Parts: sequence; structure tokens; C-alpha cells
Amino acid sequence: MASSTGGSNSNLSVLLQSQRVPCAASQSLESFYLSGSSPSFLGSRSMMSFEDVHQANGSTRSFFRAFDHEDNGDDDVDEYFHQPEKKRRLTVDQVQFLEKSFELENKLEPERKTQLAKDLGLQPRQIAIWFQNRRARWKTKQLEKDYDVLQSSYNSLKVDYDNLLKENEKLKAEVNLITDKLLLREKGGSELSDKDALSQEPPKKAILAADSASEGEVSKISTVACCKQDEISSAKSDIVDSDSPHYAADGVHSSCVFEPDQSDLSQDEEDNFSKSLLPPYVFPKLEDGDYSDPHASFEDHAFWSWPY
DNA sequence: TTGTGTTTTATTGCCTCC
DNA sequence: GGAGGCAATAAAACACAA
Repeated sequence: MASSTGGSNSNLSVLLQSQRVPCAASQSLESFYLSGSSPSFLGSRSMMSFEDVHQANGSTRSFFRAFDHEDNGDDDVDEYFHQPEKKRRLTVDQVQFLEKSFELENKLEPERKTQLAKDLGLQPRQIAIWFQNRRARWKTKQLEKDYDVLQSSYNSLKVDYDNLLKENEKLKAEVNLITDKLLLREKGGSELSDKDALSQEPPKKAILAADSASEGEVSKISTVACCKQDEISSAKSDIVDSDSPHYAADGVHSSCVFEPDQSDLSQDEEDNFSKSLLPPYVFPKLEDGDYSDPHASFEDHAFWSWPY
């Protein structure tokens, strides 16, 4: 590998001396793209001449940074080339050259590989390995970037989700409050006299419910339904009234289900009664987590279909 | 100087494509 | 089947604190 630099030892010594000239940090990277100045170079647009880089640096070629730290005599060079193949890092200039080439095209066609190897005095295999490792590093960096993007996206979504959750809790509390109000008024309404109840025309829902109820139940249904009609509108006007004595102290509604006096109903009758009458008036009790699924649609919750 | 963690160069084995 | 790419890994080189 090391022998690929070629040249006699004395020439190499000169080269090694010149390597001590540091690569100017402020060197314009544009100088890396002067590939037209390399007559031997007719490859792809991404190819460059390493000589151009070094001339811009004011230094000649140098390939082995391993010599940078030594007082290199010929003996050292001999020793260097006679020792078994050791891993040697590329010089700063070589790496810069490869980096610029990589920026232009991160894949390596055979002719470009050959040309780069020639220009840098490296084995084509080394060029291939360098590009391979460079692609791996690039991929890792890219993954880190992608991760950061996803992370921030997740964070903002989580904030939105948490806010929605809070909003949902608030709305649930409101709904429960309204429900309680409603039921309380229904209960109060059921105590109205039959006379009052019968003096009013039963609303549609009551009639429909009555169709499926026994005759004995009709009066009850009518009574409830009539009250219902009135109560809803008034309940809506004073939706939030947590001071109501019927509102559970812990803020959770104590009862969601209308409880008519069913003492004179058989179990079957009770069932029928519930089925025919309750659905429009009963609000399902909201359990924790009922609305915690952000993907659940409104239609998933029968609750949202207000009876009126 | 030395121990340790990181970076870079290189190898190996597997896979895909022509 | 050979060439080339990639992932995993080894190992040398390097940086740096103690």
C-alpha cells in the first residue's frame, strides 16, 4: 500500500519535508474544483485533480501523515516500507479532496475510482473503502437528523394531544353537569299532576314511545315526555350550575339515568319501558378513557346524538 | 505516561445486479 | 460467477483527561 506513492527515497524525503507545510485552513474550497487543469483527467464532472489542491496549498504532494511526527531519515523510510502493512490515515489534503469528490457524487464509478487513486497516490481499493466508509458515516448522520425531525414532530403532536385531552375532560364535565340538571328536572316534572300532563299534547317522541308501551304505561310516558320538552330548553339556559345541591361534590354526576317510579312495573315491563323511553333521555355515563383514543370518531360515541 | 473513548481504515460475509 | 454495495466488526490511530 505504502509503496504506491512511488519515487526514490531521496525524493520522498523532499516530499516528506514539504508535508510539514500545513494545509491552509482558509483555503478556498473552490480551488478543489479546478479539474480542467488536470490534462490527464477526463472523467466525470465530479472528478478533480489532487495536484490542483496541493498547488493551491503551496505544497507538493504528500501522502503519509505517519511521517509528520518523525524526523524522517532514509533509514526511517526504509523501516517504514519494510514493516508489515499498517493502517495509515490519509492526509488532511487527501481527505479534503475525497470529501469534495464525495459531495459531488457519493457513488464511485470505476473510472473515477481509478482517477482518484492516481491523483491521490492511493490504491483504487483504498478509494473504494474510503467512499464506502464515508457513505456509512453519511447514513448515520442522516439517521440522526431524521430522528431529530421525528422527535420534534412527536413532541409537538404530544402537546396537541395533551391539550385535546384536557379540552375533552372539560367538555365531559360540562356534559355530565347538563345531564344531571336535566335528570333532576325530569324527576321534578314527573310529580306534576296528571291533569297538567294530560292538558298538553304529547310530543312526538312520547307518542312513538307510547306505541310500543302498554296502555298502563302511556300516562307515565306522556308525563315524562311533556316535562322533557320544557325542561330541555330551560336546562340549556343554565347549563353549568355546580352549586346545585344535586350535583355530586366530587364534580362527577351522581346519576345519569332517569329513574321513574317503576314500582308497579314487572321486570319485562320495566325492560320495555326502558327501551322505549329511555334512549332519547339517557346519556351514557362517561368512563375514564372513553375519549382518550384520538382516532375515535364522534360517530363512535352514541352520546353525541342529542335527542332534540 | 497511561488508560480510555472516539474516529478512521480495513476486512469479512452476505446480498443484489448484470 | 464476478463486481460492487452494505452491515458488522476488528484494529490502528488519535485525542484527551488524570
